[in-house]
Amino acid sequence: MSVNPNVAEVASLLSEPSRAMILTSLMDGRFHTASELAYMAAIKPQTASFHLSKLVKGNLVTVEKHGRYRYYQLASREVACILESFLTISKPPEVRSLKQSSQTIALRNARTCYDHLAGRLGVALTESMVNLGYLRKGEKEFEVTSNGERFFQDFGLELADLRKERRSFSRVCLDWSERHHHLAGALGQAITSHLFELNWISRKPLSRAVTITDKGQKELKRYFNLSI
Amino acid sequence: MSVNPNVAEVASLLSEPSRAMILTSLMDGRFHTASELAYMAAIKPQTASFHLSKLVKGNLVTVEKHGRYRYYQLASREVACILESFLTISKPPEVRSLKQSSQTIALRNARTCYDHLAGRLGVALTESMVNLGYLRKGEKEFEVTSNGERFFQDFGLELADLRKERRSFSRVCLDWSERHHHLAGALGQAITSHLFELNWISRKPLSRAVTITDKGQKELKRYFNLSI
DNA sequence: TGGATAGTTCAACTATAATCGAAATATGGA
DNA sequence: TCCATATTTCGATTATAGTTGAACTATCCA
Repeated sequence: MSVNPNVAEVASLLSEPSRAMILTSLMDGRFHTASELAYMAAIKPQTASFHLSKLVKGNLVTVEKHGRYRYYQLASREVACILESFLTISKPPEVRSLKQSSQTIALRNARTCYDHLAGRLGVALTESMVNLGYLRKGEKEFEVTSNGERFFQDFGLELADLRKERRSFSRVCLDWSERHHHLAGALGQAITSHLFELNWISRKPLSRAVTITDKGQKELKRYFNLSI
Repeated sequence: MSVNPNVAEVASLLSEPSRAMILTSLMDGRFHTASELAYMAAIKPQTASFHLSKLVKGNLVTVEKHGRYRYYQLASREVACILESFLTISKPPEVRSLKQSSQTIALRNARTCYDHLAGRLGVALTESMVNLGYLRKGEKEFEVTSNGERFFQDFGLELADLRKERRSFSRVCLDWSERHHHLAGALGQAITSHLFELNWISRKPLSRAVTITDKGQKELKRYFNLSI
């Protein structure tokens, strides 16, 4: 047989190290300019431009032109999802430099996975919410308990609005570094952006790594009984 | 940043057309010998051997040696799952020959997706079960109704045993050709293998395409109100 | 208007990886 | 023991794809 939708074509877009780096850089769910991405992938702008046009043609990435900048972004949540699923079957890379290893540690500690929290922080926060009886873990979704309903309300989240969104409400997402599950979906996203708003966590520049602020240390302990 | 588990390495295994063909051939969930796979990918045995050893090293495929044959198989259900998710974001391939187009039609009509039914038949059968009130469609899982419990019991399936399996019981799987959902998981697998046992469907040689037998035509109409 | 910055296109070079013939190895059966 | 079959290893060839310098376009700002 030779019938085969072009897996190879899509895969070859991910198979080139520079492109893979660009894509994983975009996993933070934010826009990035061409030069930013070139810098992150450690390649010249021409090369990045070459790769980015391939990624756009292949529908993995979208562009928006604003003035002289081009803002690149992952084309869809599906693409992010496939990338994350790739990470779960990939082995961790060999460490080549001290800088790289400290970056790896930062990523393992806490990072955004497209639009929600992952890494040790993501997993620990999810576990806390389960232990405190706010969430119950299911096969593919977390269930919000009645205690949870009250808690999230007090915490400042409008669950009813979140449930209206077309995407999954409280997806279970597999974490490549922790090999555990964490909370994704509309609820995962809402909690994460709320933590940014409250300034309990903040982004590291040029990375999807996240750090916990001093305020965050205190408040996460108080609200989620969490000490990292 | 340059922290990145090797997405590229795994992806490059899928990015080569011959290897992609080998992998999609293995999507039927069965064992295949090296020469069979060489034939299916339309390459010489040496070349297939070269690719297969790469796939084994990359943990996408496993081998078992029996006498002078080597039996190759997808390494895990996860790998099959990732391949299928690739198909959903890939565009269908251009048709290059009459033979290929008739094979494409056969695949679109009915095929196995690792261990359960997909294609028009898979989608239609799933829809029938929903329409007859045996299943209710959820976000990530189908739910078996009380009518469904009775029906599957009568049909010869022991649901209690299926639920004990570690994997998902009734997963929703996205169909690349129909762009619809069909039933996967332990229940999807059990129904499919039961249909093979009953000889309502049979496999086409050297392909994951499936045909409905004459008996199957009649019985699928009777049991599932299905006419294809 | 002109200089600085963001990004792309082009052409040439280079490196890598798929392919296949030839030969080697392993197994089964007569 | 000898031959056929299944598969792998080796070496040479070929094709393709990433990289970069140089030149070009577009936009911003003074």
